[in-house]
Amino acid sequence: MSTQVGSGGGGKGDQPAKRTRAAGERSRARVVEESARLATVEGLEGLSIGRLAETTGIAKSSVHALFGSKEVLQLATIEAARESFIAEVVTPAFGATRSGRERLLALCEGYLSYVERRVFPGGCFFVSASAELGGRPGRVHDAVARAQQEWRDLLEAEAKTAAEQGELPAGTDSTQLAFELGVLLAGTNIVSVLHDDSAAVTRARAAIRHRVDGPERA
Amino acid sequence: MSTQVGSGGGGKGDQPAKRTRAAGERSRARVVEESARLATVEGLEGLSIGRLAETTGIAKSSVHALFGSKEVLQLATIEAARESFIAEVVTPAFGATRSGRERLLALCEGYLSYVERRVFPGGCFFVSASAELGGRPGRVHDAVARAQQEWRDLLEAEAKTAAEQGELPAGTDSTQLAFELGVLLAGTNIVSVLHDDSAAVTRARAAIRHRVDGPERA
DNA sequence: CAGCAAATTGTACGGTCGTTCGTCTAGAAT
DNA sequence: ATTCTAGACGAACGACCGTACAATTTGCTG
Repeated sequence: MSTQVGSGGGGKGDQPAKRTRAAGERSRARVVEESARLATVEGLEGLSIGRLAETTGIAKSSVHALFGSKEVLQLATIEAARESFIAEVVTPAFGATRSGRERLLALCEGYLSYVERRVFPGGCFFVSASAELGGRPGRVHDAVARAQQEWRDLLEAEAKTAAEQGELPAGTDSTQLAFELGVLLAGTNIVSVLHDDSAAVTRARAAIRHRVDGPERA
Repeated sequence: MSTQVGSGGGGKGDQPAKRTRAAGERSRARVVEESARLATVEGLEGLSIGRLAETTGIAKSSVHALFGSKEVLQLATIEAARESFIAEVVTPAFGATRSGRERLLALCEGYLSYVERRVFPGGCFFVSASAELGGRPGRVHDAVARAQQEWRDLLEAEAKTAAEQGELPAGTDSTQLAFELGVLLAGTNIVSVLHDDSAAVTRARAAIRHRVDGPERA
């Protein structure tokens, strides 16, 4: 019955995927990684277990069995995208820069770079997911909303620190500033991807500078 | 064979849909209207001819026949949404306000009101469509990109007029201003829908005022 | 070594998708 | 009155979807 199972199990991957006890975890990671990439193009709802099985070389029934349901796969995909976002955007900004204005700018620049480098082929994962699931109830929507709220809270915390340290123009409302930066970045992602236009990112950089540092700086 | 054709054709709608020569046009309009509403929740790709047939009371095969293919239906849906956008946002701003700064503000306020009133259940049709199709090639992508470019060009034209009339703070780059307003509005739509949060719209209004009129106005 | 549990697989089921086809109806054209 | 044409229909298609299930392989454990 088995057509080519005896030849080596997993097959062509870098790891032979020996049938160790933790093999499941590795397969899950492989599927979820590909899933996050696909979701920014096809959408979280447009994800297909069958297509995921093809591109990862894992049987369709296995992909399903690894997660139990499509919804769980979607939730796992969101978690993977969240970790990727933290690694690509948040951690670099926290590593080399002081808190306050400098870190706030580093977060924004990290985001724009993350969009520019197309870490995900369809741009920011969470902007795609937010637009897709914004109007629908359910656990998947809630997970996306939670991750997005986390991101905006992070921007707000740094803006508040910057304000307290007197690094922002007098009278700056840090909550309002964080809101504006958040929607500016999200909107820029949309325009940048839709028109495949890097000028949008450049314009966003100018807007951020101007908004954070004020009209001076002659 | 015919179960209930003789009773009146269309059936329960407000119009009996008499089999006049323009009946097809009316059916198309009915489908396309429902389609635009559905697309902001299910997505343009998630649209289903079968579901559209159910909610409009038209046979599935008829819905398909009216357009010829799903892609043509999607393009017709985009055109219908564009007309709705013009009627809800653009025309009011052009009717009662002078060109320049006042009209620019009226366009922004019209957009925010259009989002707030949930003219489409999933928020701005074109933000949803842009995020969904941003990373994909094809005629549907191009139609969305064209409509969005039209909208941004409109903002830019009014910003330029306002600048020429000296209604903006000295040294304002009208192209940059139009970009910032466009992405701010799009980002606000996403946040507003995702968290069902009307405070986002309020914050957007404050941001627009501040960005257009400058820091004065004590 | 024997036995258990996790990992993986093939097969199959019911459902929905977009699309095709043949047919019927009824206004428009001749 | 006859022909033409567009609208609307039900039925059926192949494809793909998510899911269910039994079977098999394989590493770990007693």
